[in-house]
Amino acid sequence: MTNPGAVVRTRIAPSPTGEPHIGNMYVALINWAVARRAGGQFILRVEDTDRTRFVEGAEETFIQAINWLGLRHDEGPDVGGPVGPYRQSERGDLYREQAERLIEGGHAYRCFCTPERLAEVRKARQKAGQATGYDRKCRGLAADEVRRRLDAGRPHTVRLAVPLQGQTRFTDGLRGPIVIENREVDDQVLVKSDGFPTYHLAVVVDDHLMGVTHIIRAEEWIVSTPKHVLLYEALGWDPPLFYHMPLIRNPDRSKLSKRNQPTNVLWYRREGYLPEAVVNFLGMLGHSMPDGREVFTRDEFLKAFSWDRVTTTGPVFDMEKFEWLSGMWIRRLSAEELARRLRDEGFMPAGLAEKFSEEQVTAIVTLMQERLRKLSEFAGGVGFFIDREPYEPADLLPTKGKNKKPTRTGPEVLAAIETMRSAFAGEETVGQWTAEALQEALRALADEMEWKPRDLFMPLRVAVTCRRISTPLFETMEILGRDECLARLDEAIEKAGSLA
RNA sequence: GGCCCCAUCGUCUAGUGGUUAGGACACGGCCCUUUCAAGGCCGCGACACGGGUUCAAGUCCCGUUGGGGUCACCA
Repeated sequence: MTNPGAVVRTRIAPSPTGEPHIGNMYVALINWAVARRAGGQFILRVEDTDRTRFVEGAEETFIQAINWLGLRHDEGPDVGGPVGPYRQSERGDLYREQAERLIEGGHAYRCFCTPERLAEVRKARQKAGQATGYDRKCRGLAADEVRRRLDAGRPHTVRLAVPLQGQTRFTDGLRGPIVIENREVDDQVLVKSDGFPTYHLAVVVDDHLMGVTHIIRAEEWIVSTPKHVLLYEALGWDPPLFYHMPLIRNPDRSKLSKRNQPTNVLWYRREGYLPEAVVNFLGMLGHSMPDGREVFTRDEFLKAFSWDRVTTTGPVFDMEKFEWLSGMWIRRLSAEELARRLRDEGFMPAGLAEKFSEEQVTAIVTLMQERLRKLSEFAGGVGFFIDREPYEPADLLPTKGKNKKPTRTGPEVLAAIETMRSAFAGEETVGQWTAEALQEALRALADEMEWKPRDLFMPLRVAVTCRRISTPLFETMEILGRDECLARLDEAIEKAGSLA
């Protein structure tokens, strides 16, 4: 793959028309990997030629998104580079120049048809069951007529003069040769009446001028690739290599859309997923590791990436598997690092830092770590550390089986809690307030009382954590401290009094 | 509808002519266990169909079916 001497340049070319799409990140990841593997450059180019769809701030948000994933670009509007500018809106002269060349060479022509006429043509053709393309009315316009209309200031577009016969072929790096009949190709508008180029002109001009060697984009571009190939030929340029990545799908297999699934990659961030998990997940859509590993870092992916291991079938974005992976990544972090991420991403409840030392917070994070699939779940799991929470007296009862039949009566539970309370109060019973000592003492106590440990631990758990599902009991008690635990037991005794 | 792309468990995938078709998520069961998780073990579960080619086809070819994409002065 590495080919010293031959420069490899790839690019991601977002349109600043909305939010950073997860599918774009997927394509960016591959582009990034291909460039990095070859020691080449990964370029960011902003395709902002549609002024009507321009969204303020979208470019910045996109950059924020790829940076979050660690897909650093070497050249782009924010970092500069030798072949700028990197925004298409700032490259108008370059497109105009090439459009002129195309017209002079007979590969393009000016079209004065109005949008209304085009709509009619389309409608009529659709009705007749024909392909809905432009009918090429202006293609044969005499030079003097064109001159006349130009002088009259008639608005016009520039269209590609697609050969009427023959076929255009190109090789897709993933699928092999693709052949399309020229008669299937429309006389695509290259320059809009507002003077801005369309995607098709701009992409070819820019990729050539920027020295892009590998065009890696989504599969939806396959059918328009012949237009681009025709343009390369008409302009006398060598076409680059084309690779069309499969489209990520909704569960119903349609193209991924926010109707079905969040597609804004920053949503995943706000939701508390780790960037490692996102990159890892995208890296296993349509690609597999040689050793079958499913949990891997961005750099491991980079090292292992190979076109040979890329598939062409559109993968479904499986949220379940993604969540599993997210949990795997949370568990891979050190407790300190996890705590840092929770803080940095705004998922650390303020009350925790106020009430506990940094070491204690880290200890709490450790207890939560293997219970988390995303950072946002943290706060909900540790609320009881900060404040006592309401619970029903009946929650104190130990139960068994699926029907949750109580295994002890209310009075029994009340007595048990009282016994535990006095045990905790006396230094001699529980010497050191550590998880280990507590566990030892409680087990001895259970034995003495002839209670099953699990039956005894449930009332204690609820008394201490205010819930039946919680972090490990003894570690939690250690962090909470003796005084707080005693206070909570007092409250439980009060509640248990109401149990029959 | 025309054109183009695609086709292995529900999902992500391994597989490059000879495999009891492997792994992962999810699901079910068991174990571990102070709850919930995490972890371990076991199980369920797929080559869309039909023709070829071949001694041999999930693997190659053709067709059918199915899914997707695309048919803008959007990208």
